[in-house]
Amino acid sequence: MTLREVARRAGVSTATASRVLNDTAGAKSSTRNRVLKAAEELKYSPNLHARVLAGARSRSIGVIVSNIENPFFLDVYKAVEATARAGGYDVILANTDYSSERLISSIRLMAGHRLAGLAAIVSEMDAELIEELSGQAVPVVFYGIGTAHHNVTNIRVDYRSGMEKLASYLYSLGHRRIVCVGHHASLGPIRERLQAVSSAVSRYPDLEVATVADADTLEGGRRAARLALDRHPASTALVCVNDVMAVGVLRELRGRGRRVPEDVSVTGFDNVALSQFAVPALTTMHVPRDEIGRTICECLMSDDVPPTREFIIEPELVVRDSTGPPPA
Amino acid sequence: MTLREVARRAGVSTATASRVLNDTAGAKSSTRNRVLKAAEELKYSPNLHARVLAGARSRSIGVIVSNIENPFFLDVYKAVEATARAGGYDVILANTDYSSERLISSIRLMAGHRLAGLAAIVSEMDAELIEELSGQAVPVVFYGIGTAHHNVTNIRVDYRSGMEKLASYLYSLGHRRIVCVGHHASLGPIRERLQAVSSAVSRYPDLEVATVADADTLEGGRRAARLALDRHPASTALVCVNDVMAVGVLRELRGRGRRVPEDVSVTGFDNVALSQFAVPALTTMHVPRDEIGRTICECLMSDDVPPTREFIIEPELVVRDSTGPPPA
DNA sequence: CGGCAAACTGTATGCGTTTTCATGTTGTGG
DNA sequence: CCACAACATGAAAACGCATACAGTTTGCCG
Repeated sequence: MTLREVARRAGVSTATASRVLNDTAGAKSSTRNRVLKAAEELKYSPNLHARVLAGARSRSIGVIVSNIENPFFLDVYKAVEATARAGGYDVILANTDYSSERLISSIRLMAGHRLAGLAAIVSEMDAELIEELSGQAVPVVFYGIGTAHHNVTNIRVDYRSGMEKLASYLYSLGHRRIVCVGHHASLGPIRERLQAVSSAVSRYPDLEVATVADADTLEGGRRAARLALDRHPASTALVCVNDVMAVGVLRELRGRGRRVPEDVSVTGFDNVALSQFAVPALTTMHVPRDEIGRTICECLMSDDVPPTREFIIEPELVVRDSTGPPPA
Repeated sequence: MTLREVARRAGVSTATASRVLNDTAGAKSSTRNRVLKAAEELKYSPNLHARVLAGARSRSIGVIVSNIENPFFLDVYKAVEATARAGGYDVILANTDYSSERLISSIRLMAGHRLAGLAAIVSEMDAELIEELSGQAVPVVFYGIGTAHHNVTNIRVDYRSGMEKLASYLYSLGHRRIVCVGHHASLGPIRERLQAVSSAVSRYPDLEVATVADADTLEGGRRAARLALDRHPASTALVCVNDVMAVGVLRELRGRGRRVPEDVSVTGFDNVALSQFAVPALTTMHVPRDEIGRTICECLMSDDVPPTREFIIEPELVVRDSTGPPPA
């Protein structure tokens, strides 16, 4: 099962066998076939560790996400994985569950793997860690946080703009009291999302905005809705930080007999598949997760030293059935 | 960034440094501290590849799943990952999307990684591949397929029994025409699930069962419901192979104005979190995904050569709001 | 204080590849 | 038919680490 055995069986040296198996130029087609045949017969699979150690460029890319359970992260991951596989790479996933402890251990893990590239699609990264990663030799791409450097690409969705669109849409429907439903990851893009709402508010002086937060899950959304309803009973719209929480919110509202959108409007964010299957179907902001995943992967797979790059993605409003004018 | 540099900085040999960093017995606490300090200062992270190559036992376990998008697989994966991390292992994930081509390349990939263990939680594995994996030196655990050997553990949910429970529950409610909603993975446990229904039927001669299938997604469930409604308009219950498809089915029924459960009953399988958030909440069979994931991981992490083992899990009926008596 | 065991530390080897460099080997134009 | 290129192949040196084995120090008992 080692290269040596394949080489011996084919009657060549390991050098030649290696060249054949790696499609390196220079190998007579007769020997080539012999080697290929031997490898096949022996069910040879190269030892990745030896390969990397011997100086071959690693063909693994690492992906760290905050919460793989949330379809947003999952969709991005899937797109990364698909793109990677198409390019002959494989991907190593780490999930932090919004815990900075797990984030650190994930980064250590990734470092140990000597990856070709690393994608950090997390919200809880602190400045020090970003700095540390930026100093690495491997290409890094951050989603939503950090800034572009040499070797680090930055992709971000313009949440501010998205939230402003949402706010002005709701305002135009007549809503004046809205509550934002967030989750506990108070750093990074999430806070930005909430701040964006506040800033949108400044344009509309008569708009009142409150905030509640819970876990980034269906159940968390449900609990957050309870809070919102108890603390801000007069509000007419619940703006959720993502679709998953919005579906949880919907569930709680239904349980309490509040009709959506007649009594209260609800919005999500991300336009995850689930949002179309919610009852009622969610009004949300579309974020192109496929494109994000593909872009991430392409940045990490490019052979040449990547230039300092930055991508900004504009989310788009998708109106469905969960929003309407506030009750008279 | 190599062990050598750490050793040099600490004024010891690489052997000593290695021993300290691996908690191997024998190291004076003064030198130990020096090494630890040096490693810290240099932000040293051991090269996993070199480590494995040098003969250390690999601390990675591989997980192959059919469709990571389905929360069933996701939950199992999460449980595996959590257990692995707790034990100092990391996990490498591969997703096949029910494609046997991708399955094969995933297995090759895993082989290259020289893992500590491999979990195959897939339905599309053919006998030849099972055989090949069984022959490997690494411990393997199959979920739902294959049979226990030396070095291979088997975990399966008793779908037959689960489906029988479901069938008799629906029968007792008065349903006589049901249609099973499956997906395209016709091999392995899925087919078993459908067959189980047929076998359950034999007990009730007046029960009619039809079958439709589409993709294992929300949208697939929706399309399958369209098929079911068109082809079998007289049926009073839709038994879905899992919760995700059931939610898709629910959506289509609602779109067509068919009330659940007054006009038609719907059941899922797995008792995924989403099932409680569906409208109406899904009647389903609970499958303990946490326990499955934990068990898988423990089998793979045990140091001693694992005995031939087999686990069979009994799913349990969870009645919610999506089932009721058929219309009169 | 001598000697021996126990505790500690260093040297050197090998893990399975890739890759550089040197050594054949074949082909081609003069 | 010779010489010289272009090509094909092999030998051997890394890569970074763990570990067997040898060597060194320390502590303890007589």
